[in-house]
Amino acid sequence: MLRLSKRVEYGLMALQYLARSGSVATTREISAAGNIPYELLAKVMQSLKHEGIIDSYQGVRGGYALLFSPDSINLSRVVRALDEHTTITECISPSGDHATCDMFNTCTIKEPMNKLQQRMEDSVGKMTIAELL
Amino acid sequence: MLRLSKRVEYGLMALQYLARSGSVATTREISAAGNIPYELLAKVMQSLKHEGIIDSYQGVRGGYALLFSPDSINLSRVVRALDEHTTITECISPSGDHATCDMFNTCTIKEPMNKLQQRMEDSVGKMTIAELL
DNA sequence: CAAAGTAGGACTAATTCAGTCCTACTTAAA
DNA sequence: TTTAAGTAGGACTGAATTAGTCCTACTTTG
Repeated sequence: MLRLSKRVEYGLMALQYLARSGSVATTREISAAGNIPYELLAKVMQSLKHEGIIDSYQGVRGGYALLFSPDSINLSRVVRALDEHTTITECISPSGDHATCDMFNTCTIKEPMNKLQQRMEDSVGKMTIAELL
Repeated sequence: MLRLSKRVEYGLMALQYLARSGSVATTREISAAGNIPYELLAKVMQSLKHEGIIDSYQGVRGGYALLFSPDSINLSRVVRALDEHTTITECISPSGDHATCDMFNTCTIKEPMNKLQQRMEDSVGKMTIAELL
């Protein structure tokens, strides 16, 4: 249940790399350093960019760099950028609307699950990239 | 990533049911009440029994009942009984030996992931079945 | 002895996730 | 002004996991 996806693992390693280097690094470079499949990492980097965590520079001397200091990027944000399912149950949606769960009516554990979601998110949200250095 | 499996959801609903009823209940009964696929729930109940959370009574007037008071059954235990993957990364094993991860050598985020695992487990472990009532 | 239970193995289907392939666009530097 | 090194991203394949079903056996109360 609470296994991190490879996307998140790779994303964290990449962010750690960028934080350590302190400047621009290429996907190729990070991929080689971490033994991470290049194409997959490329997608991850794009997702991190869309979330606004990193910035990209195209062209020959291009690459990626952090947009914020490591201690102001928390892991919730990283997970949100890289994962499909960021809630412990289907009926908890990140945006607040408990859209489509088949069991919405018969389910008897919605409230406690909301509470648990909150607590777990706190755990993840309290850790920042700075703690990976 | 942190989506609960159906097994865990069903297990929690069943334990809630048993706690509320306070006595023996059959799989059929719980399945009907919660709109849970019977065969799947049956497996879940067996797993909960193996973990020692509930007791079973065979035969005509049989069924399942809690073995402990709701406030002494925490969710970590339930998850452990019902889920394959209970760690956020492959290299963290419940038993402590970081067995087989392809990336064990190149991985640079082992220690922080251990820390995170600890914190998430605390979140889950602090909630008990009593909080579902 | 029959009906209502648990026990559990084996299988199928559905979904999710990891990884690959291919094509385009961008840009610094030779 | 061309080329190599980079990002951007869609489409696809294969693997793994999970959900759900089927079937047979064993247990026990009435």
